[in-house]
Amino acid sequence: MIRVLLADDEHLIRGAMAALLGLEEDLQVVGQAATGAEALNLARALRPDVAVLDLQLPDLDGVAVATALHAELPTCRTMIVTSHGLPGHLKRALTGGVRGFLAKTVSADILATVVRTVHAGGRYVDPQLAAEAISAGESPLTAREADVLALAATGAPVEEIARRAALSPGTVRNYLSSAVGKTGAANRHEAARLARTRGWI
Amino acid sequence: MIRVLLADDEHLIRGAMAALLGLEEDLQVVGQAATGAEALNLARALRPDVAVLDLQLPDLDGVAVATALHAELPTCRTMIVTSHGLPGHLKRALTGGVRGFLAKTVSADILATVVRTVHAGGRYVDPQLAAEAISAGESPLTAREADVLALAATGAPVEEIARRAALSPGTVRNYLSSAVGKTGAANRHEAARLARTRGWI
DNA sequence: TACCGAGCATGACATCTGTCATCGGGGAGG
DNA sequence: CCTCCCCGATGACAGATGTCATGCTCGGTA
Repeated sequence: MIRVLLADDEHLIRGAMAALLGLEEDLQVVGQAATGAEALNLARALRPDVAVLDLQLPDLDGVAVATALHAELPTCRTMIVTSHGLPGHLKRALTGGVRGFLAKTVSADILATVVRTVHAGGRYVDPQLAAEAISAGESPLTAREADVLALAATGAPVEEIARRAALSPGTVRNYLSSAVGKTGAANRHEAARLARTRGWI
Repeated sequence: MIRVLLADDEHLIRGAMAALLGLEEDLQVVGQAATGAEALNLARALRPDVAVLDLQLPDLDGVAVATALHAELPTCRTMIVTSHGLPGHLKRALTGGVRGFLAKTVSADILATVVRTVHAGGRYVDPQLAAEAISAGESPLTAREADVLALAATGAPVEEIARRAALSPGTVRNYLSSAVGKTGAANRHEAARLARTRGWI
């Protein structure tokens, strides 16, 4: 019997997934969490075999929870289920030790299968998400460029970005200019949008 | 027996919701659709009592489907289930004749209850979403301001917005300036962000 | 009828942004 | 050691953007 912990902030979805997984004979949902912190606490108490984590949780995101889990409970495998498959998340997840990554568009059959695969020590990545991640490629942005572009994503003026990044306004503009060039965008706002969809920030 | 049609692009969620609703004795899920068009076709063929629609579908969005359904099948009640509760969607939905509106954070119990309420001719709006909608208030933007701001949301330069809106660049800038003032933002990008979260565009 | 607000436009002006050249310091690698 | 690249900064310049005043037309309304 594979003991599963579920984390998803949407009650409806979480309950429904639990119901579906519970129908499988070899799977047992031992706990459900609505937040990242709750998931960590439950995992410590219940020591599940597999943690199925939603990518977007109110506090910590799924990848952060997975990373923490690997440090504390090496025997617990982790997998991510997500609505919005952004390439960057996939990469972060894999480097964080996540063994399964799929979109919520898959069927319950596949979910159950992947839980078993992951529990057995295998890996599974949604083929479509994998393809998107590969096509998006490596981030061409340097660390600071990414920082500054992330701050620019809210639409803040240069001066505020400079304050928040503890840089001079001129330097911020240089970084933004460089980032705009690398992303092929027409201005920083479009650059921020593109970088976000590609998971670069 | 209440006959229910489900529409959600996420296979996992849709199947799970169907499983949960199917457990209720007085509810029967007669059809499942992954797109708006598919939902309309199924509805025409199956004539369900209640259509439970996800807000975000690949082609038409949930509100558009609901509006079309009311025109074609007046006996079919509609309700919207959504992940991201933006106030503007709620208003659009209600004016479109939708009778139930809730977030996916609710429990399956509530979902089933609301299906029954809606089927009986009642209405139900998630209290939290309703509160947000009320606090966001009426849009202060004129129609053209909203148009232009929506085009600006992608980060396009003024000249392109002007072309796409068939306006002179100067006029675009006037509308944007007015919109920036009304939203209390520092520039049009922030204004677009704010307006989007408030459902004004 | 007279007035008002929305839509659309132009022109002028002050800022903000994007780009480029240039500089210095520091760490990695040939 | 020299070179390359990233970080951080400055100054200058062109072009984009935000703001304001002003003018016109057209519906609706007092």
